[in-house]
Amino acid sequence: MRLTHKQFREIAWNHGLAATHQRQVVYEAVIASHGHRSPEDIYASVRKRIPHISLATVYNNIRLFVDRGLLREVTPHAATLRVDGNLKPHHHLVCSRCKAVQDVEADFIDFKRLAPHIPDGFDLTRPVVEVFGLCRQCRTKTARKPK
Amino acid sequence: MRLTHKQFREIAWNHGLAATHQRQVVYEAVIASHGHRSPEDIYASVRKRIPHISLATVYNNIRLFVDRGLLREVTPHAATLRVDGNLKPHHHLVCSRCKAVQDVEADFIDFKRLAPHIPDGFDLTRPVVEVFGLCRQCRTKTARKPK
DNA sequence: CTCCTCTTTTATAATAATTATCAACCGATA
DNA sequence: TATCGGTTGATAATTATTATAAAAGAGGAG
Repeated sequence: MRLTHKQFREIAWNHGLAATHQRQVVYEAVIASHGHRSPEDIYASVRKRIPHISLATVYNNIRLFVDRGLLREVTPHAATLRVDGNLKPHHHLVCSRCKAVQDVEADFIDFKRLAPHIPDGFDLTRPVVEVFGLCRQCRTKTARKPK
Repeated sequence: MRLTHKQFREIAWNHGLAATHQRQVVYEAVIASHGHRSPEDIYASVRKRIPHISLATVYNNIRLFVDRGLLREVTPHAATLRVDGNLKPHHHLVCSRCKAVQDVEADFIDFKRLAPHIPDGFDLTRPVVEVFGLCRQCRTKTARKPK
């Protein structure tokens, strides 16, 4: 997706960001990617238009976009591996900020409403669901990003 | 949680693994941790009983446990950052194997049944849910771990 | 337009998490 | 006991990401 410089400046300024060329190209690449892509993918795509751009610039801008709310992060868990010894079917309640995980044993998925939206061939035989929100500590604290 | 050597050998052999001492201690540490802990945490805990154990051994065994189904991974997304330009409320359908993410716009959460299980203070005002399963490609392929 | 100030970009170094390597070791079996 | 294949431990390598600092660019005042 391409934007005019004017359009992008509007978006950027609304979020308190200067409208640089690199920033616009990174933003367009993320939007055009239909989300769910990694910084490396974005980098590859942006390089087609700005061959000498630095990977750090892509990271910086993605980070800024997320912080300012232009984008949402799709990596809800802690960056490091977490492992679960509970093999009984259960779901997880995850704090979007501090990434703490709690088990939820309730059965709260309405499959009648979900099923029509599952693409053909996608196997949901034992679905595991993660519900995100803010835990009490994180909701009350203003703290930015507790480890 | 502690197991007798006999108990652990039973578990390990059922999954085609030799029942070594290190392996048992790592396994016990993971189970005792009530899941959701990182390899570093497990490492710290295991070192109390085997001070000279190598971090690689902890990683190796956790990996083995996950591969053989003794444990489940709680880091369902790709290890790297993913970003979403779609800010409209929506949920995600994630392939547990290849980590591909698709949007789902359906409203399939039964809050009546979920609510009683949400701990006090947890903020669900704008819940985001991720539903896991196997996409068509991964279901048909036997391939182990497509990047 | 020009200068000034503040932000951004770039290149690169640093860090963190994880995986790979490989020699030494252990335990089950012959 | 000798053998063999899987396991361990020390360490190097890899991957993803962040920090740093100098050079370049953006936006506003004159």
